[in-house]
Amino acid sequence: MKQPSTIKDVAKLAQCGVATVSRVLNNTGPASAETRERVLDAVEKLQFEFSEVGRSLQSSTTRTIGCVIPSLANPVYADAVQGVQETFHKAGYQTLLVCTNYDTEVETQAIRTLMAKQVDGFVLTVSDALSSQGLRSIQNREIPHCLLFNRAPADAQSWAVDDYSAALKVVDEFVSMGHVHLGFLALKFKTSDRARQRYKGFIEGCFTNKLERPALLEIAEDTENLDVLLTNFLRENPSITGIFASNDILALATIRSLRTLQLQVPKDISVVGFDGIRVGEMVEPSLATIATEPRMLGQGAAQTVLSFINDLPLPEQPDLTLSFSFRNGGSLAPHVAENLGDDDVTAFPT
Amino acid sequence: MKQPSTIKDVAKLAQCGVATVSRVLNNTGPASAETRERVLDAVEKLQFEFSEVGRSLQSSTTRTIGCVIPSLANPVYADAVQGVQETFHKAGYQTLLVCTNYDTEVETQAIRTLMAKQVDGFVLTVSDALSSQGLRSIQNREIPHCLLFNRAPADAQSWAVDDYSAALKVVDEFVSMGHVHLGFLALKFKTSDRARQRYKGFIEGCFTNKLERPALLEIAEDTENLDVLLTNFLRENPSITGIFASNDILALATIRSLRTLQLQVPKDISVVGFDGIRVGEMVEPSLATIATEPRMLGQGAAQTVLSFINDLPLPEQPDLTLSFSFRNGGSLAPHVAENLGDDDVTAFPT
DNA sequence: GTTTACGATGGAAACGTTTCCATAAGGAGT
DNA sequence: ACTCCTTATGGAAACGTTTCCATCGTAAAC
Repeated sequence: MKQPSTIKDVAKLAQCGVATVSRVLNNTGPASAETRERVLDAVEKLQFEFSEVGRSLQSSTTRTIGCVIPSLANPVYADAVQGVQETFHKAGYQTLLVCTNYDTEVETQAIRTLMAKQVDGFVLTVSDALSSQGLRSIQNREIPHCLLFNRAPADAQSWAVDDYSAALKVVDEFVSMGHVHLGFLALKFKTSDRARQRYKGFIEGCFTNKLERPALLEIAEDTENLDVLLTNFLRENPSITGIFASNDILALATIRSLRTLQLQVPKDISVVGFDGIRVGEMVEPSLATIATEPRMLGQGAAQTVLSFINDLPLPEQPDLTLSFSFRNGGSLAPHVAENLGDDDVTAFPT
Repeated sequence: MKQPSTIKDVAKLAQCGVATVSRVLNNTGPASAETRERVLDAVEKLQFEFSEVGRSLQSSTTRTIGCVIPSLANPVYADAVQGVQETFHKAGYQTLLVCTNYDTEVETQAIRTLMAKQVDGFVLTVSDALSSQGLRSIQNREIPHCLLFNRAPADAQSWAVDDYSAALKVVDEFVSMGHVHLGFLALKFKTSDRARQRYKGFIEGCFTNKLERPALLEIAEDTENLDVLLTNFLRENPSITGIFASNDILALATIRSLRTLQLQVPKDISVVGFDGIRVGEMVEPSLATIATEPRMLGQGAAQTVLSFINDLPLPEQPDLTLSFSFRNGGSLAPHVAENLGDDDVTAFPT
């Protein structure tokens, strides 16, 4: 790996001091036409580029942002990161990305490392905004930051979806379709305050609508045998006619599993997802879901951080009630009373 | 934003020289027990962390890798980045991510900036590996790097899919199902050497199988009206019974469009995709496609770069012929001769 | 008792910038 | 002819590290 040339090399070749080179290249002071010429020539000859490391040391600024998210395998985060990255890029910042895989250990460690690298700001989705050690240390150091997807504690900024209200909305939709017995499918429950909020809202919604407490099926991260889990779940809760999955991927997987279990969606069971990923609209039946705008949230969070950095007024945040919308789809259908004697229990193969 | 404490602060508080602090903290030289104690106390009190910027300047190493890819909106790249990121993370490197949105201008500029930031290596998917200016400058500076998805020019390393052969395979599958008239749907043709390779292979496959030259429908990046484009395309090429889409997202969108056009997949038209994204298996009909392993490719490319950096033998690369596999799916069905007088032309609504 | 060796320590240089300050030259104003 | 700006310039300090080198005890070896 060749050593790139430095400002000293340029100065030597141009027969002037390093200060002059700096001034010429940054247009930050006077310089005679001839000197300027010589410097520019030298730069050309040496293919000189400033080292950002040297600059950072001197300016204690890196034009680099730390972005911490759980995973890119979930298109929601991928989209959000895309938004974050493009917004910062436009502003001349680069993005240092870390995926935690929902591991709080990795999360705090990563944040520590990023702080050591002197990032100028953070955009992050943490496991739990209230207990995140990493978040706390960012706040201690008073580094510009904005949460993403996590609802913010009082003192922080965040761009997020109102998971709780969205879950309430889902219950309403189920109810308006005549469903009475619902189930909730969750992934990464321990490590996602979002999933927990959705569950909480779902329970509350069922309560206010005088439904039974929804059955919960919690799924491990590495589950391969969703079919089996679902079988048992439905056997234990035979009256369920509607399932709310805590994200769209899970919802699609659920629909597929139900299909292999010879259950029809939505005829036998309705399914509603969360996130509103694009493919949800392409499948048949299309996926009823809570539509969100992860890319826009990412852009917003990035813009917020930029505003902090540049001491500008924070960007206008859309009303939380607009952070999501219910998107109807073929996977949710009215629940018709089983008046054919073909009741739920028998509909499910034993 | 509070200024973090430096090694000098620690030295002062511990009443010793900075050299001693450095030695203690890095375990890189002798130190008496008492001194060690005092230093550690001071570190604790000041919450000291080394500044990576200072370190980088001194060591001319940043433990940072530049990762340049077209977009995270495509799950293939998102998965690959996930693999890249996790591999580097395990090795103690962080990843600077840039999405170019298929813009070569952004691509070269981004690479320039990353080089200025003195990244220790690069993993990148460029628009065109043969003409990429950014790639060339990386090679000039002899910075460790590995391509991802791009087939490598002679002097470079790369982890990629054999797009050309994969496309041949797709033709074979179509042919074995009795299809004779095929179409190719491509996105980002100008800015993706991968898409071009797939097209080239597809044409070649059709040629060797004595099929007609496949019809081409090239789609702009921002197309909303796929329905209309498809309508025209099918009107101009009424005999087409099979469509090869240059990626899975496009394939799914195509299937949806065909559905709104009252055409049934696979009964009226078969569709084959490329990439093998997970949701392809969850939809009904499932998507026939070329399955690839973007995550593994990302890991491999990252590992290759690490090997360069550490002067280790390069990791074993799987045989290119194993870089993909055909995954059958419900979207591809045998083409039955229209002996009911219900021929293709009339099957398509006017 | 003198040499030798080693453990502990701090000063200082170097890494690549920017910026403050001093110096010098030249032109304008007296 | 003198001062006084202005322009052009370079030296040097500072940013936060690591590491080389020199110094100083002190214990071991003779």
